[in-house]
Amino acid sequence: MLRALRSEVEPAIEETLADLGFPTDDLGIERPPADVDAVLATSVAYRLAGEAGAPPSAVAADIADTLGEHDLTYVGSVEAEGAYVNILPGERYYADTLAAAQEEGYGRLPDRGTDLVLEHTSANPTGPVHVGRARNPIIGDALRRLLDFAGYDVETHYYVNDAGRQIAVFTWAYETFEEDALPEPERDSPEYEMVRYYRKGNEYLEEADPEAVEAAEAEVQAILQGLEAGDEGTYERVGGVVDTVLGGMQDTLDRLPAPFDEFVRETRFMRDSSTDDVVARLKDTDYAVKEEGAWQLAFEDIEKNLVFLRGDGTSLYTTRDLAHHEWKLDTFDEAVTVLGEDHKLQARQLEATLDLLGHDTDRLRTVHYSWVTLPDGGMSTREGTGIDLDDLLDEAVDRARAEVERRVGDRVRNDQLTEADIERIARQVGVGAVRYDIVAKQPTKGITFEWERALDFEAQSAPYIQYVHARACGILAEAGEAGAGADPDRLVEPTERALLETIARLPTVVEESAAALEPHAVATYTRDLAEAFNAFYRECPVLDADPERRAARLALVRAARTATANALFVLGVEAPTSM
RNA sequence: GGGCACGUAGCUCAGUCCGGACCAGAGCGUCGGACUUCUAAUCCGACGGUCGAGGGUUCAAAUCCCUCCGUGCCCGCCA
Repeated sequence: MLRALRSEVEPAIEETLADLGFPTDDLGIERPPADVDAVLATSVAYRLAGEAGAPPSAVAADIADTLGEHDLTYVGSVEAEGAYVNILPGERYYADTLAAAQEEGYGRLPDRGTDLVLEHTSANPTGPVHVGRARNPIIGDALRRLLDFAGYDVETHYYVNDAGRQIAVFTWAYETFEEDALPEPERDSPEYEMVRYYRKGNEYLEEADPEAVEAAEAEVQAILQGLEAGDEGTYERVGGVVDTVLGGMQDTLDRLPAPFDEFVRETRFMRDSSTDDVVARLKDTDYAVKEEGAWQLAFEDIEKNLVFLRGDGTSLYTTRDLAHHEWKLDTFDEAVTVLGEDHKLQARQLEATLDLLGHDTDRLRTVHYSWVTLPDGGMSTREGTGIDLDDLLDEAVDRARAEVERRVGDRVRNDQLTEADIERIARQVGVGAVRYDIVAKQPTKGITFEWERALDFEAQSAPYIQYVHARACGILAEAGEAGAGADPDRLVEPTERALLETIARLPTVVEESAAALEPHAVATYTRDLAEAFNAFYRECPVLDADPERRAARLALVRAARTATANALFVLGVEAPTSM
């Protein structure tokens, strides 16, 4: 409802400023601090004071007077406070918020008619998903939900690296080494079984005697050449390894969950000759140079050249990625990619090159995140260092289960949790806590992984928000979900008003977070919402209130439940009906 | 060496893009308090900060600009 209020207030302020003879290029609209009763404000008077030749407070008073004469649906009053003009909501604002938020899809924005492709994770299919990479699917999946909620038609892609040297090494190793020479797999799952060959192969290439390494390298090269030449047999050999590992990785990602609409293979752009096509066009550009036999682009404002064709005439990962992105831009209206911070330079070069090829690169946006590291260093699939995402999720669920069981004994609420309930809650809380911990932070900040911190179930974590949802569900279950015909005018307590005002912000939060590609802002919002609900919960009994109030408060609880559920949905955190 | 990020209470963070009610907010931890009352995974209170340092712009700077310091990432005819 804040969106509706804002969209009627903005033109009114603009008109007001014009009437008073002021410029209207900056309306100075902002959200007032918590201790101010307004839901919207403008500080424009500061900037106009000089022009008006009057103190800011006098200008603010003028603006408030003129603005107050407008007939605005959702505005109760306009008040000048110092240099600020504060917009206070009217009864209609609360009433419409209460009604809107009880609808199932509250917070969802209208369809924009924009096809957007979201690429995330895209980890090389070499082994188990580890925590160092886990930020990618968690941020990625939150973006999928957020953009979908904000009205985009989102298609999610995992770009599969099935053409690189690592995969060639993997295929060679898988075909070369016997299983009995390998350690026991850490888990009974394909990617854990397969990664042993990958590690063994890399170890061999580093430690075997030079002649043996040379022979092995020749086999690896043969695989790479086979792919480049479009040899079907080679595709099949490599594809078998890739599919097996990817299948296992997908099972892990499903636990988050992080679903994909399509797994786009890199070899696709070699086979359909679009990579050759890109190369041909790049050679024709003014920035193309041939140095030491290799074709490259020499950018004006990027230090490093981009090699797009090797001296031996074969393409590089980057070249194929260019073909990949041309396809994205041809097929979709917008493209968003979630990448690690190590890809920043490449992302810049990619964009510059696409720009060079005549594409509108404003349609392409990238979200970069910093690594999750261990206290004593990074994580690596090849070296087998790091925490597997499966282990983290298992541990999280185990700890959550222990917590649920500990609470069953001194449970105040008179309900019976079955074994299935306990398992459900443990999974929702455990996985939710991991997701929330990661999605609530700005992606650009580095995270050092520590078990205790990642699995803290106290306030400012997923369970804190989930608990609010469970409480709301509990009240509604007790009340039998009745309460139609609620009179919003009965909601006059400060905590009731504050809760409604917070609920009213959800669509704005969705809109702004989606525009900025910042799901963490939704997480910040969920905390405000949970705090507002808890304050209301403390001050306002629902079930024992007199009939009129009870009906109104039940409606408010229902609205809060929907807002909480939907905000959690956007984050990809499940909303338990009981805890 | 160059480029790009990040630096806010003891710890983990929000606020920084778009300067304004910020003499800066949470949570954890510490200390104290609230379950015969709709779920105490909750709530209330106390303690805790020269917003990395310095300079500049501005009526106004955590927020913009510059310099420096610290940390991370990148600088391959790898992916």
